[in-house]
Amino acid sequence: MQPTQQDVADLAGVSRQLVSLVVRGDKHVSAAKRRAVQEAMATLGYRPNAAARALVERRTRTIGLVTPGFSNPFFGDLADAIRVAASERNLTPLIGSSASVLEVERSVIDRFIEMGADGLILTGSLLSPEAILKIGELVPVCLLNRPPAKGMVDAVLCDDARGEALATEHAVEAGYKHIVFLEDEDADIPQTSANRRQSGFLAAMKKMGRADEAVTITVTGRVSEAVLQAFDIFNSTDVAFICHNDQIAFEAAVEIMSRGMSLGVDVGVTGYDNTALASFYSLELTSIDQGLARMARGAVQMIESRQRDRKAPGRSEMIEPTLVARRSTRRRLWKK
Amino acid sequence: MQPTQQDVADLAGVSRQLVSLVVRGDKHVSAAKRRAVQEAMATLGYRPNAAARALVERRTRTIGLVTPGFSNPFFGDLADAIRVAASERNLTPLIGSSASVLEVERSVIDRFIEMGADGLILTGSLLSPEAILKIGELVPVCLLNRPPAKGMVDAVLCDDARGEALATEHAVEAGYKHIVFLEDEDADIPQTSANRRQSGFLAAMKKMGRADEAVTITVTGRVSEAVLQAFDIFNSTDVAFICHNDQIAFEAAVEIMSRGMSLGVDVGVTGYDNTALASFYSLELTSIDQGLARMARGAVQMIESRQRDRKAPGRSEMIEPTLVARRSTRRRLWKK
DNA sequence: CTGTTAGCGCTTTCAA
DNA sequence: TTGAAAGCGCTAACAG
Repeated sequence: MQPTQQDVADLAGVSRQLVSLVVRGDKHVSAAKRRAVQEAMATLGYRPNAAARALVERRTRTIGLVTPGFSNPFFGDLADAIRVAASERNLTPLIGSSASVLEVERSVIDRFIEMGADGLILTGSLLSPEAILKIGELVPVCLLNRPPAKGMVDAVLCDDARGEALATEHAVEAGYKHIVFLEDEDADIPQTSANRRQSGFLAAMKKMGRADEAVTITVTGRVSEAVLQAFDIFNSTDVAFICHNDQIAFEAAVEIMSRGMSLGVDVGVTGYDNTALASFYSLELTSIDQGLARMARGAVQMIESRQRDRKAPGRSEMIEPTLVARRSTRRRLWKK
Repeated sequence: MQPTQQDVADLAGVSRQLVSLVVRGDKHVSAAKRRAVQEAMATLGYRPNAAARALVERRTRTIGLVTPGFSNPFFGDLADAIRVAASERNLTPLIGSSASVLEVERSVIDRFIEMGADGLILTGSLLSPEAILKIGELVPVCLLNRPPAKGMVDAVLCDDARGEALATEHAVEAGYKHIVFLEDEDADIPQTSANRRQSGFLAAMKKMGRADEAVTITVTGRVSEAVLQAFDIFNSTDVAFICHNDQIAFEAAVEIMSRGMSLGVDVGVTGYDNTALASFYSLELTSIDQGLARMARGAVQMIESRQRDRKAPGRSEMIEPTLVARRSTRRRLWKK
């Protein structure tokens, strides 16, 4: 049997509620008593019972993070950023993955709600805007990288269009002759970042007076095929690939290197998310950093402020992405 | 205010405990009443309060998974396997990451215990065997891929030595002249799989009569440097790299391809863990599959059986790894 | 099937 | 500072 506050109180020779005060760090406790209680807690190995506390406090100090899974390392990085941001606010993150299956996502969210999560951070969600609004009525919800429908749901966004525009401009300036956008195949899922990133690519091309040269290839099967397709279209390998994310960029880069071409010098590649993949030594992919730490902090704060005012109109916060230039677009410096 | 069982009971015109029976799926409820209750639950949007239930049942039906993080995709795959295995047993996994920091790991474990996790699955733990045994006294613990110290702690292991022996034999049979083991740099952490994998490599080399040719290189900085170092040692590039995990294999493979050599034909590479990295189309790394689904099921079952008998001696279950041969070691078929 | 009674471990309120 | 009392939402054990 785990020791309870009562056990601690008995051992320390104080009242049970005094123990409660000490546990919660109340200031109105004499130093002597506090020490006695702390000693008793230590010798007994006392741990507060979160369920009991949750029951009476009507909050758990947990927030649920729902991701589509961790096969894309971006979400692993995100989970870690959320962990850090949450612990800064003395919260515990509950981490869940939907495996990109709607039904699983629903059940994960249901479980988080039943467990009494104080808020939910949703990313890569498959839910419809209406479904999300409904959840938002039950519990504070903050969307990550997805604009909220009008309602009591908040969002933290990274300016995807801006990010992809940065990548595009960078690639053009680096001097690649042709520029191709490699789009993710699930770009048809509503409200994903794919559309916004593509529009950033298009806008940048237009701005640089090359609107009619803007080519988008949707990756349906192997990335390598899309790469070859691009070389075919231009009848040239002097191409920079603006990729929807690091994973695609990664496969493109490997394909390029495996064909004996030099990454960066012969062919340019940019990724998105600046994950661990991008910084792999042998690759060194130029990528767009979404500022995960800031996004995570923003999301946690959104949840906290909505806890205070459940009826507030939805707010959103926009984070500025930054370009991280690496070897995969470094043509000039490396050109012999 | 969330609706309670009482609210449901009032609406359905039944007793509160009848609602409880319906929620828990008890059989001794007439169909008519059951339907009435379910309707009332639906219209009210009733959700059971997990904290209240946990308080009285003294169990939460959650199990905590503690990983070092998700930068190694293996742990993402593991988390998903645990999610599946847990839900098969009607359990909810709590997923935690220590970011490979001892102090963080401790606090994650503490939180899981306070939250009343029914058991803990530890993997890549930085804790000492003694510390783990102590935790095992508080809550059922199952170690993953780490042999337990003697005590009331269970383990599910994949036979690392056997796995790396499989990879080694495969590479030798494929006909590469020199065989090198690329060891992870944190091989000095006690009880990690690194030692066991290396011993499997050595055993296989010995068995094949090439014990004195067995070379191990520890990756301290860039993998690419280790690769070049190997070429130097042998003054040849006819080498197969037996890598401690897919990430290292991956970097080695990229380095090889970027030097214009053909992966598989010129140089062999094997990984370990059979993660998503290994099956990337442009790479197709031969790797060792640990049988995550079986490991996850085994771990969940270990937890469940220890819940029943907290004092049982520690048990361990060994999973047989399997070789997944792909292009990165396919010399013969591809040789011109 | 229903009602009653009891209590899980904790916070909260109020009076001493 | 402390003690007493109440109650969070639920399950459990029992008698009807």
